[in-house]
Amino acid sequence: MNRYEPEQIEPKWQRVWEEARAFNVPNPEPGAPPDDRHWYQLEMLPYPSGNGMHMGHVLNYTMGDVVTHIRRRAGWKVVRPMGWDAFGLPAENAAIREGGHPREITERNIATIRAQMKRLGWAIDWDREVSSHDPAFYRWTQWLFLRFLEHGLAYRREAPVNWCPNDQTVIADAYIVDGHCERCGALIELRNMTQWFFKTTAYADELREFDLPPGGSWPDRSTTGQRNWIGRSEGAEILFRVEELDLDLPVFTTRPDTLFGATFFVVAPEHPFVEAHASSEAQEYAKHAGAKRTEERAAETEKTGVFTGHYATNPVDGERLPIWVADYVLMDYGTGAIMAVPAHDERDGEFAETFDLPVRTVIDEHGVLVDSGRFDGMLADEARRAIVDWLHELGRGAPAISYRLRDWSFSRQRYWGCPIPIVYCDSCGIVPVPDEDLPVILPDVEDYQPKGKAPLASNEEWMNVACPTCGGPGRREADTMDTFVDSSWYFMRYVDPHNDRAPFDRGVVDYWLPVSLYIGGIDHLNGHLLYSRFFVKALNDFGMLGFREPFARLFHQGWVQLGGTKMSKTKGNLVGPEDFVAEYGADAVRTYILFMGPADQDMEWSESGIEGIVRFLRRLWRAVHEVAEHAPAEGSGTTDLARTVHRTTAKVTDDVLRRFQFHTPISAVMELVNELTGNADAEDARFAAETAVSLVQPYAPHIAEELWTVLGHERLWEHPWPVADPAMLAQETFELVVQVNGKVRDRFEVAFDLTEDELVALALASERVQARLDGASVRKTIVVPRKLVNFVVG
RNA sequence: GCCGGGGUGGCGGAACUGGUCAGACGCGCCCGACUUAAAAUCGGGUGACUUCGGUCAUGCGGGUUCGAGUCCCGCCCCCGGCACCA
Repeated sequence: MNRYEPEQIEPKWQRVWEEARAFNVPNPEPGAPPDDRHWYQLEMLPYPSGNGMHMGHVLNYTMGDVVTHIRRRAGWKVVRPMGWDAFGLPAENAAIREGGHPREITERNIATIRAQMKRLGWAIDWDREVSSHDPAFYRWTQWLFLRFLEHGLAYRREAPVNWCPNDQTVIADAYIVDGHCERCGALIELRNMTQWFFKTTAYADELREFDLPPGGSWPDRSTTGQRNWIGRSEGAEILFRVEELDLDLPVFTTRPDTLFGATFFVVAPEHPFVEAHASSEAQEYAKHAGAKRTEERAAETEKTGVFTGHYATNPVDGERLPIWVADYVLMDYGTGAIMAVPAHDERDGEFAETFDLPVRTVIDEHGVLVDSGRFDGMLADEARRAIVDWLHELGRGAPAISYRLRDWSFSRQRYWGCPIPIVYCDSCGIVPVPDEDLPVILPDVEDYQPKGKAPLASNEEWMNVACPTCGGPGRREADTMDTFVDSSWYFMRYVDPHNDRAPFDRGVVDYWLPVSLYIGGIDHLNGHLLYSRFFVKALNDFGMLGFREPFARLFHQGWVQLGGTKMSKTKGNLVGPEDFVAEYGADAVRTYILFMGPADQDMEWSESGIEGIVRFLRRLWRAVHEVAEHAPAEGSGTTDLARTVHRTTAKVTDDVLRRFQFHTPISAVMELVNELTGNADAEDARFAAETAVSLVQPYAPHIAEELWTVLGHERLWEHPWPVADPAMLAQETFELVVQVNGKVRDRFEVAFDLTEDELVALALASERVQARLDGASVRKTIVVPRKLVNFVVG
């Protein structure tokens, strides 16, 4: 018997699979009969970092690989593509730092990672590889943008946006962590800038619903996480009149039942009312306060504010309320103005205390309205509706819903991204580049260094272009798109990657999508995952596809940590697979990363544990060789060993496919191999060895393929996935547990089909039980069929 | 504060619908075999206490039940998300 040497067998089998095109799955022929047994296995596409992959990637893609293998072999048609989220800041920053073109750096990184992936032996259909920086891809990113523009779901406006002073660009709300840039850690500033937005708020309500296909499911933390982020509040918009200025100020409130308790009125520092009408003192305050970030404002212990010099009239009782400007009111939520009810709102209460403003209670401890005119005595819940109805009749209010979610600003003042296909013309305004002129190719520039405006603006030759409408002089849009635009639709390009007439064919996407199982980090919950859902809903409304959710099932892998923190470049604790693959082999690394613990929980990377997996693989190697030499070719299939085989088969299949639990199957196969070890000549040893190899194949495909040939077979990768025989899962005997007062006093094997009376008789016959009963009377006897007998005495 | 997820040996963890003295599988550790020796490999042991009969053990305190890691109530702690959102 030769030794287990992964470095010998792994490259060999990788070549075999490639030559056999083992994992290339073509799309169905047009007009092919429908089939239900197809599966779209997807993991979040990698960013081609200069550091290559780390163990988090290995976990992510190995999980997808295990599902892919099992589904394939269980007779499903499985598509499992791969590609590159190739645009983005790190490559551009590397180009600035080290010289070279971001494209060269990116493509070099892609080559490195692709080689790492191939070395790990993942079952990927490389024919479908796409990269977001390829003009053949971003042509369609631009094309899709133009569709959003046509439908009014992409627009340009001036708004306060998150500005990263270090990266010199705007970043999205979802990628700010504690007020800092997720990528570089710099403190985010608010800036008023003219930016491109996607109108994600148009789908706020729909995004809160999860319109998943039958069998689909998202983890609770994901659906509730997105719902919290979207933040829907039901209430009313109510108009307060400023008589002396002859204008109305709308407020949004969730508590119209407290309207009679309003004692003052507050506008946000950025509110247009301040600049237009407030006292100079109030304007001074607003200028100062408005520059502060939300986090700074929230951290203030004392409320601050200034009276504007004007009064607003409460529409329910005509009371004149002083209008203050204060920074605890936010311009970008609701209407940027509030009616202040200090008795029933904590913040208003603090403000009233600080500035000695009146407090009026209008709801008593029983939830009943008091001091509220004709609404006195009404329950708050009823009053909410009644007051809004009344105001509606007066034309001073209406039911309204407010969201926390804001539109997605997606223009970036950087070079390495998808150009926005827009031309500005003095006479025609904002002019879309015609479809037939796409792609707008990203040109070269001399200097990528951001200087507060987009580097593309420095390429005069590119910037100056004839207006597509009037032919007059025009200037191109110099901002590029957020990379999350690319990743909002890449999973649809994967299934039709070479289409040069459209981003994808509707029949093809409708066949494969929604994605059957999407695996990726929860850090993208309110970014990528939300944007992708927005894209799919919009594209469905455009008539481009026939579904409304991109991902039927979602799974978030835990973080692979080192030293107690998530692996990341900024932490400097990245561990890649290469050294371990070289030392232990890809199979051991793959199996170990899944064996470490529940895949959805964080795990601490440690090298010591991998030894256990290597020992297991060696034990399997040896056992299989011994079986191949000694075991009878045919077994009866009825031995205890055979039963273990069936039980293990059932467990592995159920754990992975139903429970998404990837570590316990390995334990189960270890137990099987342990039982086989030293019993190579047992009756069903060959059956056990073959099944063990077969079950281990999704985890450790190279050694499995090799051992499969040792057992005299070929092409395990397409060999049907084992199916447990239900008859063999049922047992002929079981271990009867006999308890006295709930404590186990004896246990012994009995036949499976005994009646309850027979079980009780056997239990009573036990000496150990008799010793415990010892004369005491049995008050109650509980029999659980096929499990236990419990005597209650006393 | 609100929402979500957790708390089990020295460590990672198992126990899927309340039912096999809870602790599978692996790591680590201990003992043994092989070896001149070590590594590797193989075999055995490994929750705590114990008067060796047992007793106590799944964050803490109660409860339901013949029986609770699992269900209910009340706490404590940890992790993640949201948060001056009206």
